[in-house]
Amino acid sequence: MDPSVTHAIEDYLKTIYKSQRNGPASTSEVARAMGVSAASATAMIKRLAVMGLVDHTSYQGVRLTPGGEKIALQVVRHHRLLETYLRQVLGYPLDRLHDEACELEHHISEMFEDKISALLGDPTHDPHGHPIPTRSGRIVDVAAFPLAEAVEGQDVEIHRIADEDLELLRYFEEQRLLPHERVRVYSKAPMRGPIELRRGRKRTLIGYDVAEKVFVVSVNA
Amino acid sequence: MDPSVTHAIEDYLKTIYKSQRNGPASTSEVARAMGVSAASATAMIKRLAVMGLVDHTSYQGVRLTPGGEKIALQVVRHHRLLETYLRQVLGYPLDRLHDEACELEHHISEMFEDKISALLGDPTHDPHGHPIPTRSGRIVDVAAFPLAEAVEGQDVEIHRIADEDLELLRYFEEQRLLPHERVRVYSKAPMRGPIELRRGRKRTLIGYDVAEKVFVVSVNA
DNA sequence: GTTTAAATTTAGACTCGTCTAAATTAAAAA
DNA sequence: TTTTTAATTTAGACGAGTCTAAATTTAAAC
Repeated sequence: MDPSVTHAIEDYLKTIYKSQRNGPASTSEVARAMGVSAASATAMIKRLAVMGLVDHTSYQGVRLTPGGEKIALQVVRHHRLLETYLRQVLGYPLDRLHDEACELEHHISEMFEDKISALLGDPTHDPHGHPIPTRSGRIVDVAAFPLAEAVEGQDVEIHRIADEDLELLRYFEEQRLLPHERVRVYSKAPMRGPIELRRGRKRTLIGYDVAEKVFVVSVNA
Repeated sequence: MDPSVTHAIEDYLKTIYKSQRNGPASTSEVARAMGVSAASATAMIKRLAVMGLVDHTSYQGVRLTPGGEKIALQVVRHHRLLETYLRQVLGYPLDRLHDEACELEHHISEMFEDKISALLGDPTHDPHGHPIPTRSGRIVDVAAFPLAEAVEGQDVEIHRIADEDLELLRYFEEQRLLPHERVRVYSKAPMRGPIELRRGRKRTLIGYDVAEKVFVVSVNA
């Protein structure tokens, strides 16, 4: 990580990375995610463009260059390794992982990164089920779909969950609705109604809004 | 730690804490330790005084208030806990502890502090032998003296070593001249000449300059 | 094809922490 | 006691990152 790249720049690049899934990220999207005014986002995007970390055409959104993406992926790697570490080694509750990792991700050295990765056995996914980029910036994503879209009778494995909604994370943890859990969609009420899950002999009712934030993959029964 | 207290403020308070051993810290001392110009140090000291974290009389140096000392001790606690953690859990070499801890000390939460402290068994000293302040800011220091001042035939235990001179730290590590080691001062050459140590059956020659940076306590043979 | 609404950018200002150069004060030397 | 030197402070400026308010552009609605 180029040492002249500041905390703020890293945060913007990470935000743009997450916002540019389909086509360029808009200024307002970036501003909202960063919690700053649109004017501030514009100013920073212009600076990033001068540095060659993003491509920006006025009014047309912003896109990472290969150089910008490389930094963004390193930040994401730090973030997800840290979350995994805080969870598995220090026993953090789910709802405290994100904020701590957000702060630390900009301040750990490559030695720290390597040491914790090795200690954890070079994990490929964080505690929310998100993939951890490799040191060289490779990241593999799995096609998962919202639990809300599963059909009655379907057996699914939880693959990943949203990582920023604290209330939701507390609920996930309490319900053990965590990556690797297997559940059967026992019944679905109409009109975004509750969904009944079976895990072994145990049944769980969850709301539709929650089920939209749990991403699952289908498994053979 | 008051969240409105920035990284820079914490660093200045820590520096002033370490500089004000006998009487107030001078502006130039602070500036040198912080690696900034005297003008910058003056400016920051004035800001700290307005915040009530230091007492400052023009041209007369600076002294921490109780509020400022509390923050300084929390930073020192973070630093030394982190060094202990990096060493004992992640297996860092001695010469990489300080820089990593200096960066991380400003960015860990109280939960992180508590978790690593508990994991380490609430250690009282860091790997260099420096005392770790308690959460409430209590710190106990031991009267140790430089190995260079020990007399021939004296049995001593290494209590603490300097923590910022990288070359020296590499030498300490290579020689296993670490806290808790017991050595006998076998002979001293005159005029700041080398000192011969015995550890068990092993003998070690060390220079006077090194011996001035190793602090020891006398032990009954 | 205009008009309107929303998104975006520009203009101008502010704080923080830094700098250099010049002015001031304290303390040591004469 | 005066002079000289060293430490310290002030003055003024700068870059990073932010803000609000006003101007501009895009795109959607009419």
